[in-house]
Amino acid sequence: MPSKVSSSSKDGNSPKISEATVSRLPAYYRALSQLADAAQVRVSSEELAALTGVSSAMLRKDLSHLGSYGTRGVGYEVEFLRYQISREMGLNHDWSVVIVGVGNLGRALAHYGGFGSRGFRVVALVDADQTLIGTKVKCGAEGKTVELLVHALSDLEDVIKETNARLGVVATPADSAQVVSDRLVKAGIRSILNFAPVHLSVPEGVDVRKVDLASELQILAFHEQRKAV
Amino acid sequence: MPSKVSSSSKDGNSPKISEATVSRLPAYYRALSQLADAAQVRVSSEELAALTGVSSAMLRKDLSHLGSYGTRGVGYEVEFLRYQISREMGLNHDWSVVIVGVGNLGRALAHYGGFGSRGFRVVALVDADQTLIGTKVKCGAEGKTVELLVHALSDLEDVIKETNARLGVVATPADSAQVVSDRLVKAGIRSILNFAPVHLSVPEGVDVRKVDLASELQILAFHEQRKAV
DNA sequence: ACACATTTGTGCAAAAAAGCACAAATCCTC
DNA sequence: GAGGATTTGTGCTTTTTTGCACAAATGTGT
Ligand SMILES: NC(=O)c1ccc[n+]([C@@H]2O[C@H](COP(=O)([O-])OP(=O)(O)OC[C@H]3O[C@@H](n4cnc5c(N)ncnc54)[C@H](O)[C@@H]3O)[C@@H](O)[C@H]2O)c1
Ligand SMILES: NC(=O)c1ccc[n+]([C@@H]2O[C@H](COP(=O)([O-])OP(=O)(O)OC[C@H]3O[C@@H](n4cnc5c(N)ncnc54)[C@H](O)[C@@H]3O)[C@@H](O)[C@H]2O)c1
Repeated sequence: MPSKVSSSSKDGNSPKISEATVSRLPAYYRALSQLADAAQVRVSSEELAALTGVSSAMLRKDLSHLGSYGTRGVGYEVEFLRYQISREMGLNHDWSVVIVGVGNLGRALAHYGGFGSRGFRVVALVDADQTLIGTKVKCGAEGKTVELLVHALSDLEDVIKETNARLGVVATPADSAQVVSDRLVKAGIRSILNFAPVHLSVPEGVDVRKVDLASELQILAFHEQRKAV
Repeated sequence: MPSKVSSSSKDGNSPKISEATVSRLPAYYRALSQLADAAQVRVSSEELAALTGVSSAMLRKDLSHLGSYGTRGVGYEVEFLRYQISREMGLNHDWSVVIVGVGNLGRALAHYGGFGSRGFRVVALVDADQTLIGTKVKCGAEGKTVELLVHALSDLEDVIKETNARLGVVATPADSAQVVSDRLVKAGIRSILNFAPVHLSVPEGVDVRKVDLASELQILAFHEQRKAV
């Protein structure tokens, strides 16, 4: 698991879905979207499991936590199941994302076209570099390109307020990540995706997921080393 | 866990370190490097745990699987522990990485300077786009910049053989990811980092770690939705 | 040399996750 | 409409991971 959620609890009227299950729902959702695009109407747990790389038993148990949306002897309706997952995950409406740090990675994320189709919209870019502030960056792939202005770090709070961003992405160097995170939190952001290779301390109630690409390579290297004859 | 290892087993003369532990070692390694840079000599499990966001008990248990490298009543020697982890993870020598797909993301990865300091060297770039093949791309950050030629997909096997690459990065569109993966495996690559949002099927003995950024956002969105009053 | 404060390493318990196996529900065929 | 073939949903078991608590080992001060 190249990433982790810290904190966040909130007891629920909702029946509580395990973290392991939640982490797999996006893969199911994506496979279902793919099947829907291919105009497939029904899918079995076996087939969907193969597409997502999990066991069919685990898939069924995961889905059973959302509700009983399959039909025994038949399988699941692709569109219906996809809708149920998207509703459960809050993907039926768009999420606004602010990216802090418009370097190699921040720019790649902004350019990326795949977020829009998955319910995310990059609404603001923020950087500390004077030479970047005020410049425009193309956001989104062909079809839906938008040009976004790079805002000054000092405007962070205003930008978040104006755009109503709910998700924050930290793509600054490691040194600045904690400071940026603190300001995001102070501005009301409670969900942060962090690419900087440092642990972010955040108050109770704020979720951080960390994506550490070098760690991923290191984990691969560890296993690779053990494969040597 | 935004990522998973599939397959790979290999019983070991080595004492077997749990997957959960392995996934945390890179964070310990990084924190130790940071402490070493700050010229700190010793560190307690409590302090290192705080830096990496785990409990001190878990940290100690993780480290105990590598050996008994601490001193009771004192703590751990920063440099010594760092060396032990790097040795265990195979970071005492460099790993050669081939990146397939030199688009937004592939280019960002190539430009990134942080891999070199963590034991990875991007040695080859491969793409299918005729307009990209033959062009040069700057690799690594200031100080250690190298220009790499973008090779044709048809040369993949040769490039891997010549550069002795052991790790493969898939940064192509989802459509092509499985095909690319198959060719990497056929060319001898047994460790793949996949950015395309699809599950890759690989033979026994090949490890795949998947980094799915949209999934990460979706998981955040799921929790964010539940926070609403 | 001895009491005392500190901090590791680890046995054991608890919790979470994964896997198994099968009854229950549905569809299809005759 | 009865019987057989599927395929889901789930109780139960096994494995993995996390957390707790404390004995063992070290350093310190007197
Ligand atoms: N590029 C990659 O492939 C890659 C891979 C792994 C990890 N990372 C991590 O992702 C982060 C970004 O990487 P990158 O390659 O885009 O770096 P980069 O240096 O290209 O970009 C960083 C950007 O952040 C801006 N910045 C610096 N301090 C800031 C602050 N306080 N507030 C706002 N913006 C600030 C800089 O002006 C710059 O534009 C780094 O932490 C890096 O370690 C990147
Ligand atoms: N850019 C992001 O921030 C981002 C975020 C999430 C996921 N991803 C995923 O990462 C992958 C790459 O994203 P991107 O934004 O860099 O896409 P991109 O379209 O910018 O780049 C893809 C590159 O792959 C090349 N390519 C296509 N088919 C190929 C083949 N068969 N062999 C070799 N090269 C081939 C293309 O020529 C292109 O250069 C995609 O699967 C995307 O879904 C990217």
